[in-house]
This record gives sequence, C-alpha cells and structure tokens, in this order.
Amino acid sequence: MTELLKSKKISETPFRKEVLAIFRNYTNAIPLSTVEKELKEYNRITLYRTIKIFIEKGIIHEITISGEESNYAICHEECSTAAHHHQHIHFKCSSCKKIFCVEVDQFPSIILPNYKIKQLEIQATGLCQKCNV
Amino acid sequence: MTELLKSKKISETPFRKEVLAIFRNYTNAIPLSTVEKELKEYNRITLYRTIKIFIEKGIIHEITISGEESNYAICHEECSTAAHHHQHIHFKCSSCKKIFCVEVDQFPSIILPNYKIKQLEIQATGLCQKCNV
DNA sequence: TAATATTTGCAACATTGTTGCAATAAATAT
DNA sequence: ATATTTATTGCAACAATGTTGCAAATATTA
Ligand SMILES: [Mn+2]
Ligand SMILES: [Mn+2]
Ligand SMILES: [Zn+2]
Ligand SMILES: [Zn+2]
Repeated sequence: MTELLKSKKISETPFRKEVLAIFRNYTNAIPLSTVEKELKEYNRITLYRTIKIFIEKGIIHEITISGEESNYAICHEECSTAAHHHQHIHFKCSSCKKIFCVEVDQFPSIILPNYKIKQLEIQATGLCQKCNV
Repeated sequence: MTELLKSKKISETPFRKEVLAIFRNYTNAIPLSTVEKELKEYNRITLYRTIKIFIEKGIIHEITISGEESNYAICHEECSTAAHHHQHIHFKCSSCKKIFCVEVDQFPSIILPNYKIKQLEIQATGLCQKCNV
C-alpha cells in the first residue's frame, strides 16, 4: 500500500511512510498540528518539506478556510502533479469542526455573463451526520 | 462617504479613512501587500489591527485561496458584525491574477444525503472579461 | 556492493502576526 | 469651548510559521 510513494516517483523513506499513514487513518482533513501530535518524533523542517512534496505530487491537497489553520487531506481522485482538480466539496461541520471531502453526484455549474469559468471550488458549512442527530 | 466608520461604530481616524479609501478605489480584492504599497507611510501593527476590526465590523471580508496571500475586499452586501454571509462568488482570473467578488443571480444549492448544509462558499477560476478577448 | 541521487537535520534567517503598555487622539459630556 | 472619558496608535518585545544553504545520512540505481 506504500506503493503510492513509488508510483508518484518520490523516495520511500520511513518518515514519509509515517506521515502518509497518518493521513490514511483519518476520514477527515487534518491540520499540521494534528500530524505533529500523531508523530512521536519529528523534524519541523522535514515535515514542511514532506507536506510540500505530497501536495506537489498529488498525494494530498490543501484546504484553506478563512482565519483558520490550513487542513490537508488525501487525494482520493487521481491528481496530477500539475494541479488538483477535485470534483468534490469541502464540508466543515460547525459543531465538531471537522472538515470532510464529500463527493457530490451533481457538481453544480455556474454561468456568468462576463467571466469564463474553468473550475469551481466549493466549501460548505453545516452539520455532519454525527452532529446532526 | 466616510459615514461608514461611524455607522459601524468605530472611531473615524485618519488612518482608517485612508485604508478604507484604498479598498474603495479597487474593483477587485487586494492583498495586504497592495494596501501597504498604496500607503505612503504606515505602522505595520496598526494596519493589522485596522484590517482585523474592518473584518469584525463587516466592512471588508477576507478571501483565502490555497497557497496564496489572503485578499480583502469591501463588503457590498450588508454584513453583520457576527458573520459574513455573502451570496456572491469569488472569481480568480488565471491570467491577470485579480480576484473579483461577482454577484450571481442564481446562487447554486447542493443537497448531500448525510450532511446538513447551511451555507456555501464558492470560488471560481477562469478568465475575466478583460483577459477573455 | 559501489556509485549516484535524494533526503534529512542543523543553523541561521525571513516573514507574518500578536501582546502589554504608555502616549496620543477621538468621542462624549459638561 | 473645554474637560472628561474612551478608544486608538506606536513602540518594544515576543511568538508562530515558513524558508534556505549545506554537510551528513539514507535511498535508489547500476
Ligand atoms: Mn478535498
Ligand atoms: Mn467577496
Ligand atoms: Zn460534526
Ligand atoms: Zn483577468
């Protein structure tokens, strides 16, 4: 299962495997601080570089929400090295604060008179299943 | 026209008027670095605090795009002190790199089986009118 | 197993944002 | 208009976040 690193053509080091495993253990997106908590021991700089290369290689993607720490999640769709083009939305639960990547069968489209839209990115806020009892 | 500061119940100081005027002179969203360039002379800390209070009071709103400097734009809709609820999308032109707040007559809605969506935030990428010749 | 390419960790630095506090300026009440 | 009250500004000092060059260590390839 750590074939992923090889398939993305980056060296398979213990540290990278460890970080990848952390992302895989979560069903939601997580910030750097969570990755840090999960790692027993780590070098701050190496972690930054690991996150960076994971994003570049299409292993994880970044989710930014105003005024909050960036979150990161595994790319389930096949992401190119060049760009992340996800047809899913980012859902933030206002109760448990977790951020989920959610597939949606009918991704909306917008037409604007004076703009040529190539891509949409959608963030939703609300309640996740667990919190919406 | 500087009534805005009074109406938002914050003191009307020369510096705040100056910063507000800068935002009003742009039709697109701008990052802090642009505000800084426009100001002849300024105190870094005061500027941070000004941006912060402008956001809190619903005068401007923040637009965050992955891996980029935050951008800020005047709130044209009436924003409460509590939260910014904009029914417009944020459009980033991949050519001129400008970010625009764009009204859309039919704001899309999404229904997800396991989530209760309260609010959507939409970012679009593509070409603006000027760049789409 | 040796040669080569890549990653890691250190030191040092850059950038970005925050806080306490006294001086200053703005708003309000006389 | 002037005094009183309240809020803002700027300084110093700090905290958090992210970056770079480079030598040692490790992974990949031959
Ligand atoms: Mn996602
Ligand atoms: Mn906007
Ligand atoms: Zn939840
Ligand atoms: Zn453009």
